[in-house]
Amino acid sequence: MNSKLKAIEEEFIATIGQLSESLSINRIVGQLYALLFLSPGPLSLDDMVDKLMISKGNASVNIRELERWNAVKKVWIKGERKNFYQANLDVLKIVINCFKNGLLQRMQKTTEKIVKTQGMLNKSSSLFTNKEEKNIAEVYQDRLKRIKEISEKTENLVKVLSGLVE
Amino acid sequence: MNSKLKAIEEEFIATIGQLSESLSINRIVGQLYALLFLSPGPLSLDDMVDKLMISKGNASVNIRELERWNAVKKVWIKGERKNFYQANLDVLKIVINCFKNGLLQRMQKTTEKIVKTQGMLNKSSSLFTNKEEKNIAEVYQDRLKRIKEISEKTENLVKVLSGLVE
DNA sequence: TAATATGTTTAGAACATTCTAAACGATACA
DNA sequence: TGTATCGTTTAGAATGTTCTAAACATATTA
Repeated sequence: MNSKLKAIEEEFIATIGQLSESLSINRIVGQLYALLFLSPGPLSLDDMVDKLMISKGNASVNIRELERWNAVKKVWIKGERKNFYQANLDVLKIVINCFKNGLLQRMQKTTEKIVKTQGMLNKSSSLFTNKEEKNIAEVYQDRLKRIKEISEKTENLVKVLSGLVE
Repeated sequence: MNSKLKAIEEEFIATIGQLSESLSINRIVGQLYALLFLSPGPLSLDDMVDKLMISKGNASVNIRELERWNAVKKVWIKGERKNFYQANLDVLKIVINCFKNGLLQRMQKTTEKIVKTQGMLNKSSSLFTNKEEKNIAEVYQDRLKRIKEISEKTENLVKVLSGLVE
């Protein structure tokens, strides 16, 4: 392959690798996607192992992560025993979907816990006899309410955002 | 302090700690913020060290991270030699700001690199003589253009988002 | 059947992050 | 001035993450 083209490929892979690393996404995941995104045709695991100079196990695990994200898909090529992969080019959809799924789960779990904590507080509130305790309980009530509102707002925001690409 | 109230405080701190951990944010950062967010009054480093059972150094480093995010601020209490801290209660503003700053920087850096790579490709394009190479170069041009568009779109989105809380 | 090709799993090595305890520097007070 | 109080920095311990090489399972071909 032409060395200029190879250099461009490497630049691109490095750029996306660094981006994903900086977003706390495994670097190899980003690099595998970049490689397939750029490639004119589908690639096999071995192709990717060679290009990125990583172990087969590493490639295997991380390509399946990308499959789970719907960022790449397997394609079968007649006469080939290997699996080949190609990138889903709709990056925005992939990103928003990952963002949505990840954040939505976390926020729902958080909201649930906050509600439970609010329950604890309400059940206990009759037990707070002295002024100091009543005061603290009131502040807690206020703070938990605020957080719950934000959790719910975020859940909604995520849902709206994800609606943009459906 | 009342044991019920203490239990609620601990629940809340644990919840927010888990949330921040799951978002790749240092757990202590989340817990410190949770502690201050809930507290009716400002707290000193020592207070936080005691509540979270962590080292002073750890608390010191992470509270400064929160200051950098404008998530907490120092307050001076007359007659006290210690620094006291209190939470900025506007969680949404803090979150969106962090999100904006973090993502904006990263996307700008990425866009910059992609543009540079596009430059490399354009400068080389006259050198691609055979059909195969020309074909690959065309695909690369297309792919880089797509990514650049998305980088820029994301930058804009982030700016719009951050406009929501100004 | 044996030999080969392919992808997955796994044990632990390599690396990165987080945390503590102690040293340190600065300030306030006796 | 010396001593106590604070917050910061730092060396390295503890913990987590990522990676490889090898073992393994499965399917394919000879």
